Amino acid sequence: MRSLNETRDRILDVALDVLGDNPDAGMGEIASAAGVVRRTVYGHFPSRTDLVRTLTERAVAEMAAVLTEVNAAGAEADATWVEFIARVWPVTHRYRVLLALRRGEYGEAIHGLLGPVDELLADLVKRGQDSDVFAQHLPAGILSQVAYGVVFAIADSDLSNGTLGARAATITSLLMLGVPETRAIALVGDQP
Amino acid sequence: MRSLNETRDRILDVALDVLGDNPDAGMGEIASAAGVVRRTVYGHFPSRTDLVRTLTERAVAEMAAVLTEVNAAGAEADATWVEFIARVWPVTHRYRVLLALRRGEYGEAIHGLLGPVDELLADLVKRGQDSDVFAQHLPAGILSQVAYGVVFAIADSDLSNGTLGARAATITSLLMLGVPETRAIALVGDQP
DNA sequence: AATTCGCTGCACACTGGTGTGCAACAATGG
DNA sequence: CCATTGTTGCACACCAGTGTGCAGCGAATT
Repeated sequence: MRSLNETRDRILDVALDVLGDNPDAGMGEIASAAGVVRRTVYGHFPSRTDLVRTLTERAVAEMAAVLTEVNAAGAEADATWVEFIARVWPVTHRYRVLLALRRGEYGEAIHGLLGPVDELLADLVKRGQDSDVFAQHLPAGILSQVAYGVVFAIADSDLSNGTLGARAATITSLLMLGVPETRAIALVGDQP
Repeated sequence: MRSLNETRDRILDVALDVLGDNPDAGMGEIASAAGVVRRTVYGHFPSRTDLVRTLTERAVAEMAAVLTEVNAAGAEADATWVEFIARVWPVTHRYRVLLALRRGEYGEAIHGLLGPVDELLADLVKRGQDSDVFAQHLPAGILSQVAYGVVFAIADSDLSNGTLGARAATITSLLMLGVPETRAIALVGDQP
């Protein structure tokens, strides 16, 4: 028999992959992809909802960790944002399925769990607005949502493969945060 | 008995509403909301796929019409974009469900039908890039997709109510097209 | 008055996914 | 060797949605 959490972790990893391709994939599909029988999945997660919740909790933990870490560096808001996107990009891409799952059935639960990340994000944008590096055409709470929403959307789109995705997401989000084009390109230039 | 297309049109209208709230709503839900029986819906649309396809065709027709119209005015690309968003906003908001439906099951069909709109959009952005009013950090085909994607996403989000949504969508999309903040605000200023 | 037409109100078969129960099996560790 | 533990392979009940068939009904048309 395998060690306690070996199979469980593999199911979680594979579930991200499978659901990333098709958010409506059933427990059977996930089980097969994990090299396991459907019944086994139910042995680890009492329901599909439980599986999704666990995945969401993981995502929130990872994102929040990155966010607090880059925040602590004390750099200017726009530079912090670039650093944040660069480091959170793989995570966002891995958990891209949450974008689709956010709607319908799990929407409310996911939205609730995402709360902490939303707050940290809004704080960062607010800081940028206060120091005049970000535009103020929208309140920080909304602007942060829209900007990170774009990053998520690009991570979930076709062009998420290769380096193009990360670069496009960073520059695009900077622009919509009100950072001038020249400054935006300079910022991403040093860490391509 | 009602006139030939009266019920059919009402079903289509209501379907947009219902699916807008919940993209996974069944034929039964749509029927009830339209004040008819499920069987009647199947009398007009042989399958759920047929209904969705009809809705998509409507959306494409309406959007393409607006797009060609504003393009013919011959204004600068950024002004044309503002005019386009202003006039297409209600349409985008009405058909916001397509954003969610684009994924899974109908995704391919919708993507195919959206082709003409994509082309017109890319042409407009290309024109803006050639006359140096739009940034060139991304190829026109991708940039147009991302920019309009944001408009669609905002139309589908919570802040789609009130005038805030349209304004936020316009300014945000302008910024990510590379239009300087001052110019963007000036552009939307004359037509709030 | 007779007919046509759109809607209704059932019935049904079918599909696909969820979640559970239980016996068996194989590996691991005392 | 024996007990524990994770996995398997079935079985089953259940649910929700889709799509179809058909008899009937009421209102408009002729």
